[in-house]
Amino acid sequence: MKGAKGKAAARVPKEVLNPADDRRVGKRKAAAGKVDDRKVKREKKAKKDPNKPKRPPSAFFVFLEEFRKTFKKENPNVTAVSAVGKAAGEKWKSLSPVEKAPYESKAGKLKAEYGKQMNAYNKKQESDDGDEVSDRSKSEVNDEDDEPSREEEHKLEKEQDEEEGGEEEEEDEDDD
DNA sequence: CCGTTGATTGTTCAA
DNA sequence: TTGAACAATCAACGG
Repeated sequence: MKGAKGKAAARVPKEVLNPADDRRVGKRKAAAGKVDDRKVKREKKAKKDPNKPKRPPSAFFVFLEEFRKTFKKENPNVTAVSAVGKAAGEKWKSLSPVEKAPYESKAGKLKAEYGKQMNAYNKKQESDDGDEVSDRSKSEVNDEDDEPSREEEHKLEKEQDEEEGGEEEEEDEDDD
């Protein structure tokens, strides 16, 4: 008897979850314990990129954020990140495309903003070289976005209608 | 003491 | 096109 009383397990002291099936993500971390290639953690120094925009949360992550609350609400004992992750993963796949729609929609928006940041980011990288070649960036900066949500899925009737006015992107002018 | 891992999937960048 | 890595989270654990 492994004593491990699932329910009784008040707080998972040590993530005692199954050894994962074959979920080998291929080792997201470059090397456990080795920090070299791409900065294992975003909070290192990495002054390499002064303003590198962090990747926007994917639809799954958006859903995760909400799921975490729910999960923890029903499982206040379980605070393990992996526990929620697994549960979320299963649920996520269980969700219908329609349910994921709102999440994807949001993710799509974040992605759009991220794209703009990248534009500035890329530019800065070259510009940083000292040589400013405007011709380099052929990608036109989406001046006034065209509202990518034009052909959104025919679904999304009224959910997430909220406000679309979130287009206020504060261009970091320059904090000199 | 602080950094890192662990787990999910999706997305994104670079070569 | 593919691969590799990282995005949040939170607590526990290693050196």
